[in-house]
Amino acid sequence: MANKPLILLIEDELAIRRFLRLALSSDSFRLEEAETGRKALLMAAQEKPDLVILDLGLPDMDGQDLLRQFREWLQVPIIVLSARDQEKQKIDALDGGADDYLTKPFSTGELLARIRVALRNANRISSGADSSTFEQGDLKIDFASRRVFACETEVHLTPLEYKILTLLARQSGRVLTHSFLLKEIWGHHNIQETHYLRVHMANLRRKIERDSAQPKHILTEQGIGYRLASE
Amino acid sequence: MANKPLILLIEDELAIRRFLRLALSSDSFRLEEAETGRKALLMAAQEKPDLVILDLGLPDMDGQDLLRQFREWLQVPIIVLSARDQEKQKIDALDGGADDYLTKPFSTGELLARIRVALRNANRISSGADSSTFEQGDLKIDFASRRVFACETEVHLTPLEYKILTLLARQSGRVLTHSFLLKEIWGHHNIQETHYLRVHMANLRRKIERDSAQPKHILTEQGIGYRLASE
DNA sequence: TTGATTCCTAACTATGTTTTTAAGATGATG
DNA sequence: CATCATCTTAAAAACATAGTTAGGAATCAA
Repeated sequence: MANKPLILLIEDELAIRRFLRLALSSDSFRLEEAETGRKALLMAAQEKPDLVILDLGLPDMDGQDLLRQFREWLQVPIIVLSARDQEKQKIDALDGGADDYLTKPFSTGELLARIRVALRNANRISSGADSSTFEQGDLKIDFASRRVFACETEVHLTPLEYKILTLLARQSGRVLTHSFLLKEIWGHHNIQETHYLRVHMANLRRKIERDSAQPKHILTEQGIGYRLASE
Repeated sequence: MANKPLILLIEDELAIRRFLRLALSSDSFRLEEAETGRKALLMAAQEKPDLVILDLGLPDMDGQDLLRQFREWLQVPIIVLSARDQEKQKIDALDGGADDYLTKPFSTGELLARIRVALRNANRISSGADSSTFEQGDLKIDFASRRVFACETEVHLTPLEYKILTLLARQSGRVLTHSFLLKEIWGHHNIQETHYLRVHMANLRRKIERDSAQPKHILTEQGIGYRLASE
């Protein structure tokens, strides 16, 4: 957030884009616009906005899907706009990672106030940390494109392996317990199956460690869980 | 946030209190209620809620005033309820420190979803900030990564050793009796096996003391127990 | 249907941890 | 200063946890 926060507006209707352009690109914000979900994903990865305003009713993609895709790697606040005032949709969006939900028509004043709230929260959370990529020694994760590099080359991870690795990376340094990992990845039914972890950790290490017998990234805490090296 | 988050509901109308009591005090939340602003301020200070729901239209105090008073010292999210859908009031509340604003009538589902969003944000904030460590002379414990440093290097502790050390560290300076330590670590069956302690204390000292014959950290109180030096 | 991919299963090996045992050191007490 | 209880240390035995590997079921796209 160099100076003015950058807002990414994702909205297909020209009229509303015009309206919001007037309201937002004052002297307090910079504004980028995308008319489609596909373009929005690209722009979010490139421009690293400080906040996203997302209209749920895009023509090319399902809004909930798009929201979910964003939330796999994007940490910044997302304010959802929607023409429909349906309770279920609201709840799904909020639980799917949206920070706020506004039903059209809304006043610019309210939208601006809610943007200020979202940015206020975001500032408290991460002062400056760019979390769309993780880098540690020869290991690099690009969350936006879901790609992982290690030992000077790109490595291919299965969906499960990627999920495990990103869980560890998002809290790198911290020890994640067996039960936490099992619950997050396999659900609470499988909270006992620690051997799932063992085999997948072994596979992950084979892919991202120089010497999987002496792991430098994925460290095990006997009897407790695993931790991704940081620093 | 011990287990279930504690919500403080500030609302004068009995009907709405009843309604929200039903909606909120399910198995996910604990609920405290206050009918007046004065009582609310007292309760918030005493009970340390994880989230506040504040009706702006209280009889004894101006809502905006109350909100401002809360925000002078209260960090937790505040969700504002109001009967009126006035833009100015909304903006004032949001800029005054409220995290969300709901106009009556609203659905319980939406309220619950917005509570989840607020708690989610609050959790991200507090979990990022807690990088709690213990430090005493050349001994350092990082609780998040479960790492221990002594004599200028990282030392590897077994789960048992780590548990013993953190028990001592969390109450450093205080003497922990044999029976207390045995009960905490091995359970009350083994409350007699003081030699367990001796063996593991010896191992711990070998790892974290410069000279285990003259321990500077783990001090023994003959016939009583052990104590971790402080200051 | 085939082939590729991913994930689970299970048996096996390797490594680490805890308990047991026992001998030597220290400190308190009369 | 002799004795007893308490503590330290070391090392082996018993136990628990983690890593490796490969085969086969399930899924999915060509």
